[in-house]
Amino acid sequence: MPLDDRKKRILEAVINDYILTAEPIGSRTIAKRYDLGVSSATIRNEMADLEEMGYLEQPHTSAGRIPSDKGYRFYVNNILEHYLKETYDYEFESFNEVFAEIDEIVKKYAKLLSSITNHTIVVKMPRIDENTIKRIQILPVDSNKLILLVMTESGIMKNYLISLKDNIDSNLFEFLNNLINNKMTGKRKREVDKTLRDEIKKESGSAMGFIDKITDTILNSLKQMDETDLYSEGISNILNFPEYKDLFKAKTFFDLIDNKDIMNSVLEPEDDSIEVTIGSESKFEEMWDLSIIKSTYKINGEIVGTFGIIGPTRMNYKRLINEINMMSNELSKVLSYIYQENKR
Amino acid sequence: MPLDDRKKRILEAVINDYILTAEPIGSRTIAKRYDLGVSSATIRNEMADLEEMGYLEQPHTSAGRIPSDKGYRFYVNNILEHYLKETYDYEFESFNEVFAEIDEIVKKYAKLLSSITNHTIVVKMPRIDENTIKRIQILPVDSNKLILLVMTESGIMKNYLISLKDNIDSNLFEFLNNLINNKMTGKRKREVDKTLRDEIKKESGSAMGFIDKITDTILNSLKQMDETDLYSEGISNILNFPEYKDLFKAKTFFDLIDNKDIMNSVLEPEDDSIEVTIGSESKFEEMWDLSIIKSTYKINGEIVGTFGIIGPTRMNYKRLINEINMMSNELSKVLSYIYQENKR
DNA sequence: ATTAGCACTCTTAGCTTGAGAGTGCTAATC
DNA sequence: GATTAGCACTCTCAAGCTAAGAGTGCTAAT
Repeated sequence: MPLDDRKKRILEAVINDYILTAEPIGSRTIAKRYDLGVSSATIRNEMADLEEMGYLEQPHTSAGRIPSDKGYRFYVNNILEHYLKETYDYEFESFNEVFAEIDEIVKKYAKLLSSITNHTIVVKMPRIDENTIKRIQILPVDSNKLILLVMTESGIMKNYLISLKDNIDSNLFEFLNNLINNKMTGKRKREVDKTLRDEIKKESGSAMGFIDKITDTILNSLKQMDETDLYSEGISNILNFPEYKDLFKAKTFFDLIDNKDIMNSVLEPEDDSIEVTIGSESKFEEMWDLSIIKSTYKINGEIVGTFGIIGPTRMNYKRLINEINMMSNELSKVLSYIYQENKR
Repeated sequence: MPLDDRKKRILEAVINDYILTAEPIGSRTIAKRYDLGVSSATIRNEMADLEEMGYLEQPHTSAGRIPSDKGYRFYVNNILEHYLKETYDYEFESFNEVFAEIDEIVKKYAKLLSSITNHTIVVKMPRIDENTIKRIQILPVDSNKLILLVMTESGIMKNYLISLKDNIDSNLFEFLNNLINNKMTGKRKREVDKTLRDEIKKESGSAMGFIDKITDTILNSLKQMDETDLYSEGISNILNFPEYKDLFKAKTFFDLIDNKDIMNSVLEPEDDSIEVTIGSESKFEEMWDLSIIKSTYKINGEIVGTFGIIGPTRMNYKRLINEINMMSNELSKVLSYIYQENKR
């Protein structure tokens, strides 16, 4: 049975008020605050219907109603769409010409979003994994150490210090540098595997034994770059919500945010749009009284990471969806601008 | 008036018990739990004396006593020294040869220390500022972008992406690279200032206008590296302490940890040893019910950053001092090992 | 100098109670 | 038939009260 218009309006009213007050909402409150043209008794009946249909719940008899996960879902899917028509188009004025590492920029945006929304933000940082290697280079530091610098097409940079057992002379170094540069540039990181190593091995000829070791080391360090990088900002914002005045619940929340496995899975982008997961819709029990709104961010059209706003299911979906939308668009734009080739 | 032996033992007993229970300690409890050979009445009198002398305080009449900041200070200075005789000597077994960025290593140790101690750890990350530049290099990315890579004597590495208004040709690039390399290597970062810029300008000759701009950009990005980098780990551990069951207090604590100015000042190393600041000894009002135990960490003898364990004044100074001591020694050793030149 | 004893103080956990908010049902009304 | 007024009933929660418990400080005895 589809919801008639009055039921929709009542559901919306309950959600709106509950988002604000975190208190169960009674029929009289709605009759007073919203001009629905019917008395509280009618609303009372409608609310009983909505509860029976699963959109509302009652914490205990003779308390008001609160929205259920299903109620929020209906709200997000059916009621919210009217408000989300606006598109944001942001024009960049001017740019400084020095850019921090990409991670710093992403963190800055996470911080901004957290302070605007007063929510906890979780971020999957840009990963090097799926990207094409644009530049790979080794640089000598001293006789037995070198820096491995990798930069991908989308602008992610990583550097690692490699310490060698034996000293390396400058001719050999030059040779090695050219070799890995030729072999690895333009490849995706995951393509840089054993086959490639064998190829390098073959070409290195006389210096083989030594080159062999170094190549292994380099491949190793590339593997290290794999580890997903998670970041969070504004965790303590959870304490602003009265439902987290219980210390134990707060502690559980902190532990959840620190749980790399769950966060990683939760932040995995499923499609290109903004996704909302409400309470028990999550496959993780730990998330059942939380909602997350997540959005990807991109460099030149390629998804490089994910942003999420996480908080109690009672969240201001309307406002937050707008804000994450704006923010991820802007971040993508900034990153793309920086890493765009020959832009002028 | 110096404390006689019995008073010392009673003070120690109060502190020990209070660290464990977070409850005011009464005379009877001490008589029962510690075998001092006197009755509770005697202890009662002694405690009254200790209170008058400022080592103990009473939350309200007819409650037990809790240690004052002065009490803790006395404990740390006079009682603890017996326990701190042990020295740790750690031998490294073997090392993998790829090292993550220095920051990652420091963070790993912070995490470890936090999980061992169940306290919040604040860290001043390695700074490039006071260190000699060992290697500075620009690398072309594409026609209008380059990477600036700086490495200091102690092994701190930073890289920045620089985006140029105009394209740069490879001859000019080579020239510029040699120039900044010659001029900046071996200098301390803060010495790389306007004077140097002028020098570079003078030598650049015909290409001057262009080089000028790039040099400015480079100096700018060096300035960016200045910003102190603070890091914290295990913030939520504060919720383990009953004195932070009050949500408002917890929130204040979180804000304090996020306050870069205060944390930066608090973590400024004053001397080479382990420092303990107890409650109101701090110049920051925000720290008055907190204590911090801090220790520096070094690379090849040079201080590069600071570690701090922060928590309620009721902390297990004895255990924590030992643990931060061990940890910072080990970290210094690891870092020095990695960045030691020609170690084999 | 130490200790037993005791009156006194202060806090806190547990209990009771009444106000307030809200429901669901019934009967009257539009 | 849908809406509404009215009312009995339910449940929560804050306020006030009380008694138990922990601890002190003082006095007088050892």
